[in-house]
Amino acid sequence: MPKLGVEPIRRQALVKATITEIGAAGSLDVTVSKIARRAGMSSALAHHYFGGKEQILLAAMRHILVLFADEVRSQIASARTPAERLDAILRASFASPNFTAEVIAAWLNFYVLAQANPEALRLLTVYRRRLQSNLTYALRPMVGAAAADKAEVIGALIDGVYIRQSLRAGAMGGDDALAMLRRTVDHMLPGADQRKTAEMVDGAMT
Amino acid sequence: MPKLGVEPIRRQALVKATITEIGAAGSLDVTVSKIARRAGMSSALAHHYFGGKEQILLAAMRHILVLFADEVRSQIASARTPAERLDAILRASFASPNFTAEVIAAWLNFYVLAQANPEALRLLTVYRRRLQSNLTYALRPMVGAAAADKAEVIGALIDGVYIRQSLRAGAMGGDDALAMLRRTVDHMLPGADQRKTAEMVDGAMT
DNA sequence: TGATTGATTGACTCGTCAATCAATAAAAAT
DNA sequence: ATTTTTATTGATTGACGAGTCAATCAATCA
Repeated sequence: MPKLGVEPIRRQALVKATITEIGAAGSLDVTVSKIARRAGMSSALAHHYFGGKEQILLAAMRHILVLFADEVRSQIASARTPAERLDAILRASFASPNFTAEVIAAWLNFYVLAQANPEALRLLTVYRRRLQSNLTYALRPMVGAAAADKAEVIGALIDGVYIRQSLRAGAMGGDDALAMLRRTVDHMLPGADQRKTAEMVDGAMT
Repeated sequence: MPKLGVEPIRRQALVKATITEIGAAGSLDVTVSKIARRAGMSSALAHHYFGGKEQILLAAMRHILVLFADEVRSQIASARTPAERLDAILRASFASPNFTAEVIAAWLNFYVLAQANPEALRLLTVYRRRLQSNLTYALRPMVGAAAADKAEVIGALIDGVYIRQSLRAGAMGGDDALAMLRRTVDHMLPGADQRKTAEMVDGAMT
């Protein structure tokens, strides 16, 4: 093989090109040829490495999910208190490179893909569970038994802001979205203004 | 056909068949032939009445938006207080015939369509604005200047619950969704400070 | 050096689908 | 009764796209 170890590079290039193409087209109606051309190779080679269009799409999806997971992990790493942990998740959700027109369009279309493709559904379910778990873990010390429920609400809210962002017209930027989320989440916590109340409840719970 | 005035019937049948097909396929990759067959006619006739696939899809979209608008209007009609008006909107959002797997799948795909189709984008924008307006109108007497902001949050939350519902696994029913929304909205209203804390502690104990 | 093997592609197949059209049937209008 | 209008479809066309394959090309290894 000429130039050994080209495979991972090609795969990476194809995955990135796929996300770009989906962003440009706004749908999954993206030809393998276009993806391959954007990645600088022939469509035959794309098939050679991935086996088929479906698997290219799934790889792109996994890539985005990993990207998001990494961002969450990185943001959470420096969080000390539950409140900081919660905010870290919000930051990860609305900071680049996640809250980009391209990536948001991809998310939206992955939801569509999950309608017909079991593996895509599985991936999204895993993402959803992990987000729920992270949120609940951060919320429990603050709101106790209500954590799961509130995590569900925040999760839905994040998804909602994402989908609305996909209609660029009248949508807000990542910073605005983050601010809105923070405000709303704040309202859901005990003693919205003073964090003291939160600590009280926290103490009572644990 | 002989039988004059068949056109509206055919159009209606095609629109309903389109929604069903989108629901079944989970995507917009729905052939005109399949739609037409389900509606009991040839694909050529579908083209004859609508001019093309795109316009069939847009007609289906308009149908769903009108359905939703009618439901909201109908629910709001009997509302006396702002709180009732607010609840009416929530009921309209999560009651059949709006909160159906079929219709939800259609919504999701219309968001995708809006990525590429200006008319679809326009329709969704109109829907969004109307929802925002209705929510704000109901909220203003309750929260004053914060109405617009809170309306935005509730709107996003509704969209988020919808999109999550589209992944049937682990999703909640319409009643649960409605209950969750009510609880959340309740927390966003004034007087929630006292009620909230009480509820919190109460919830922690039960 | 020469065999091996991965990398790479152009050309081709096969299927699908949107859109069109010519033809037919039948009610309505004249 | 004949013409017009509306309804309807089977057949066809033209385009496009996924996937395959046989054939190169070049680095590595024995």
